[in-house]
Amino acid sequence: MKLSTKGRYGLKAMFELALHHGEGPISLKSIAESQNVSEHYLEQLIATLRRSGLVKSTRGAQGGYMLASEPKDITVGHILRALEGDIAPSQCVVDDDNSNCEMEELCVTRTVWVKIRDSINEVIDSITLEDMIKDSENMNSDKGNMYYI
Amino acid sequence: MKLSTKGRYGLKAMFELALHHGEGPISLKSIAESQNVSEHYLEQLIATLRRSGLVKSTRGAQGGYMLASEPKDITVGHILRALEGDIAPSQCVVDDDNSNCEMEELCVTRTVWVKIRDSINEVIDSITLEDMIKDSENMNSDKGNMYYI
DNA sequence: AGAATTCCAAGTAACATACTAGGAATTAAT
DNA sequence: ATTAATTCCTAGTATGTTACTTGGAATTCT
Repeated sequence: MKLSTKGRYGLKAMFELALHHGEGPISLKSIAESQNVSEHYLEQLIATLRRSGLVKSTRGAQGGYMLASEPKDITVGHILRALEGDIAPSQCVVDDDNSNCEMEELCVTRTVWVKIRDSINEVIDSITLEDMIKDSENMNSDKGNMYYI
Repeated sequence: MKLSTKGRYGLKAMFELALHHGEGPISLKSIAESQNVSEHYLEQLIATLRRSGLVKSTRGAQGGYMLASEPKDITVGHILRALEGDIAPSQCVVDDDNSNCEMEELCVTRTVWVKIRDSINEVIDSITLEDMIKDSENMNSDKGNMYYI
């Protein structure tokens, strides 16, 4: 039940872009360095995010990536779905599933998967990048308090 | 973010045992047949459930498996954790994690994983096998209505 | 004694993940 | 114009995990 590195690196990268939103394009290199992950691998993840319309790019020297919309309009759900596909604990509760389990309507375990799926989606659709930025500001000020009080 | 077949087959098997709770031991063969999965593979999953104390076994002819406690006292969470380990979207939010991410206290993405983890656990810890039996009775009676009204 | 079962330990094919490698295309700065 | 910095694209690959299979020993009921 783990997310892959796609979702984990990808959300971190998007948060990084959100932190620098409005400052022009940010290079892949700087994102990869700040996260300490392979540039080439991260490139593939950002390519996916770009194709999903969450990120836009500028090519050439001084180019880079930036969010395609405001941090308040991008949710964790958008990001994770772009990178990992629909988030669900079992294929039989993926929305566009066509693997037709014929017992669907009578399957009790399926109702368990539905409840898990819905609760995950509720969480990830309710958190925006803007929320994450606010959270990080609070975390930092708390940390400050720990040192200075 | 999918569960493996361990969790999926395993919960189904436990539900099967719950349906026949009080009727004495149920053979692996009959469970495997009713689910249409490999007997030998299911055996390994049930062995895990037995070692976790959720199932008890009787060896020899006419032997089989039965729940170690009442359906009302066994939750989906107990079963999934036995088979899949702690349920979490990322290793850094597994309780007994000792892979010490040094940024833990300042990491905003981690707070996202915590929220996902908690919401999943809330769901799976709140559903018992007894709940599932009740649900299945309701489903069947609904189905009945569909045919006969 | 024999049949029905659980218990146990290994092996394995197929697939997915998490990358790496190499280079073409584009653009800013000089 | 050239160069350096960057994105874009395609393909390959090592490693690990999953989902089993195989084979047989041990136990118990009939």
